[in-house]
Amino acid sequence: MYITLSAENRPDTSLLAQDKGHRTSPRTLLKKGKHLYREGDEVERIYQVETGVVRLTRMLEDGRRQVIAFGYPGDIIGFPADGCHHTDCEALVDTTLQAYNRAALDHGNGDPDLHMALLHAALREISAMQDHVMMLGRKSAAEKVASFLNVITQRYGEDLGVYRQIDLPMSRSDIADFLGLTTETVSRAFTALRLSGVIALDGAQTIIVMQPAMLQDLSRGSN
Amino acid sequence: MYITLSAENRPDTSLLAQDKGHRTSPRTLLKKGKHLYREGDEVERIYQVETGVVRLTRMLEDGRRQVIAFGYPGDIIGFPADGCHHTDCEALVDTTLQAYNRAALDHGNGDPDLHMALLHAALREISAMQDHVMMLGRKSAAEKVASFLNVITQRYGEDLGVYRQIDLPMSRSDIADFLGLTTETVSRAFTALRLSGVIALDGAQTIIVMQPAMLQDLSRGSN
DNA sequence: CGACTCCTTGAGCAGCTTCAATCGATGTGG
DNA sequence: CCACATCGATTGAAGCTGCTCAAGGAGTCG
Repeated sequence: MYITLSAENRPDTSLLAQDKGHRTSPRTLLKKGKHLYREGDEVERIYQVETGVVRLTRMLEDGRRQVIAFGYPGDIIGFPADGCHHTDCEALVDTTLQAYNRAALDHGNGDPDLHMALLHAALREISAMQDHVMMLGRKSAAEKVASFLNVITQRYGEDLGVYRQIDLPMSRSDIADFLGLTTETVSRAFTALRLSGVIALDGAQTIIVMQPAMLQDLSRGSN
Repeated sequence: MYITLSAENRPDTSLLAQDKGHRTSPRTLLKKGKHLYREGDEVERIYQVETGVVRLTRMLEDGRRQVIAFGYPGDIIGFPADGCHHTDCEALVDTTLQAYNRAALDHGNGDPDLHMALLHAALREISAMQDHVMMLGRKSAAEKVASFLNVITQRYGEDLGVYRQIDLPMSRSDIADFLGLTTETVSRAFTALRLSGVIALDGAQTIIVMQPAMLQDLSRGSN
């Protein structure tokens, strides 16, 4: 799950099949800016994002922050490690989530389909995090920003004739903390992409990708 | 699985419980320097490392390399993404692995215990990769090297009286590609740790950690 | 309309990389 | 057994990318 995956289509319907009592509540609403859970909390439920976007972050003692992932509709969030959450989860916009009982992880709750869906969601997340690691470790600032925009565009962009349009629910600072950069560097990369005609900005949040192929080239380091 | 996890004890016996025919072969031997699979290969089996160490790497078109993880005994490797491997896997030393049928992922092969063990292994890997992401995105070169040595020491080090000793089966270049640095920077960080008395070197591969607590402090950025 | 927050832009600096040379360990052939 | 070749690790010097610090601009909400 999550942003960093190389472009591929996502089964965008509810992954966890017809439930048989695993839902602990029919639906959770999380207002913009509210936390779903925090680092260290015991995991009681896992969630699938239905609408909206959440941000998973982790902090170092001295305040340095890393955005681990953004959770878009269809993504499963809240996988435990040693029974605890290792990230904070906050809604970037009003978000609805489907809650599932944590017990579904430990024993399929008697439902093999659910268990398998969770395992496959975990495998997708591993793959996404591998992309993230590759990007953080070995790409330049410009490539990181291009990669980020490229994935968002391919996965969540809307067709706009020859162009594509995306809406970014996260701040420059969120993007910077996702990419291991500073807000200034992210901003400069946006400006450079705008000046070279690859993207156009309509406000800070709305982006029109004028040259999707070029964006993809840049994300791969083809200078 | 994998290196980056914050220190915690690992259930170090064979995770996949008494098998019931899932093994496709009783054991696989992989000689040092040999590949178990390559990026793009179809996933036919998944493996648990029994002895030895493997290295999972990914490459960009222009040759830049990122080490995604090191696989130590007990770790599960070969999780598929879209049915394919997204990393190369190479043995750093002679390694033995237990192979399991890939079908165990898709349907538990009728064995709920196996399925659950795989899911939990996947969750552990997600947690480890979150640590890796945090490190790559937000730690300095010195902190990265200290973090790496700290984890290896805590997880795989041998007690040596008050000190601890570790053997590094990977080259400086492997470490650099794991940490998103160059070999020169890694080497300089090793030298700095040696000059400050935190570690001592016996050849390039064997390290004696003289001040484990200090190493841990450095890994957290407490300068 | 004003205050706040976020984004952008600029200038200088620091950390890491790059390029290059030396050192050291390992292995091989004479 | 020793000379030599080779590969990885270390060290040095210079350069560049991205960070820090600072100021100004733009959008938003009361």
